[in-house]
Amino acid sequence: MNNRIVLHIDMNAFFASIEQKTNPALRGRPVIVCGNPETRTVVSAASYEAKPFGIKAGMSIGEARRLCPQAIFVIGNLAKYVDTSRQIFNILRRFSAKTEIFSIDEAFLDISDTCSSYAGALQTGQAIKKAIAVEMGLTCSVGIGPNKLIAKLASDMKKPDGLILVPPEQVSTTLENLPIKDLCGVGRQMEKHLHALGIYTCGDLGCYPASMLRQHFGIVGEVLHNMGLGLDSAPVHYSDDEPPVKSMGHTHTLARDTADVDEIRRNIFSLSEQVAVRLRKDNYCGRTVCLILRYSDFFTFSRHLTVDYFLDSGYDIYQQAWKIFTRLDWQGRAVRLIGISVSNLVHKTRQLYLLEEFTGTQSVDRVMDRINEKYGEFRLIRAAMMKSERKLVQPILARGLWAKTFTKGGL
DNA sequence: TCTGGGGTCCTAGGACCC
DNA sequence: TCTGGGGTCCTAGGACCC
Repeated sequence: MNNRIVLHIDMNAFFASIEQKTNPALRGRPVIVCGNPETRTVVSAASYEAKPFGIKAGMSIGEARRLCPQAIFVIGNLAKYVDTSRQIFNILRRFSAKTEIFSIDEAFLDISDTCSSYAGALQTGQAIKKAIAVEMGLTCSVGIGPNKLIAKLASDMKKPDGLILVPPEQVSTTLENLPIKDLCGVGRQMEKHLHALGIYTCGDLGCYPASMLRQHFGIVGEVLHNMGLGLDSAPVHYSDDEPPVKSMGHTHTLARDTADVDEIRRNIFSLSEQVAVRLRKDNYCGRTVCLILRYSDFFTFSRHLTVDYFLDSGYDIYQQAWKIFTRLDWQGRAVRLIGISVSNLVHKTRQLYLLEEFTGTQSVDRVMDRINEKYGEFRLIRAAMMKSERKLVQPILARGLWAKTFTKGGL
């Protein structure tokens, strides 16, 4: 672990930059990427022309519009961003096989094997920036350091289009006056707790006795102490040892809060179907179903239910989720958000497939998957997802199968 | 700030078994 | 059994990340 050289690549205003690249009319103008403004949505990304107005990710659309009335709002296209992201990661892998995909627009590279000096690392950083600019027409910030913690802090120091090196001998001076909230892992709550102890900067954190931090925060205290000293032994996890998926889920904020039990039920069903489609597409099934609810006063909670068999059918997931809902002391409160997730996942091997005995609902699911793959997502849906059964059925496509799902699904 | 959606990890308590 | 302790699983919820 000694003498490592780690790079952190962080794309600049990723979603907004992609939109500006593909649509020249947006260049040089304040662009805000968000969800469908007709739903209750927030800012996903802001271009560098919009940031000076105070636009930040997570901000409500109303607030963003108030701060920057001239902004251009663009509905995000996740598929396009994922595709661009893949191309960028392919470029990065040319520079090091030890590339860890950290998020859609961030990656770590361990170049210790191929690069013996920090001067060489700077050249590599420069070459990466050039390749991404020439091949993708996008800019990024690159941070270089002796570990992931320092590399990530370094990439944050100059945006956009930065290249910052923090060699080991400069770590302590760099951290000295850096606010603790800049550390990855220190959020609002932790910041509050640390402030209460008189810890404001990473320098303060490093000086604070480790035993006291352990006393206050348990195992986390140990990690915090190391962070304060700029120490981080976490390896760069490259593709060969990518961690397995632990859960898959969807949440949805309703257009309007509702206390209509049938509307809630339909949404639970619809979300269950969406999760199931993804599970089957990636060959996963799971044993634990989680229902998440947020009431209109923002009180949010979740309830889990584990069964002793594996689920990947929307109807089966829905049944468990509905069981959870009916057991709640709901009292007719208005619901703002509904979520369904499935955990305790296993990846289906071929063997498991052969052993699996398909139930009626499972075989119907597979036929539905094939039709939806061919004609578009959710062209064919179960009757239970609909408001008024018959009139919304997709014509022709659904004929016959709808009747089948209706009877087999028992709905 | 009328506040999205996708995740992960950690903790703590209770049930259950040996 | 008026019982101790360890291990594992399940559940709920908090905090954090992008």
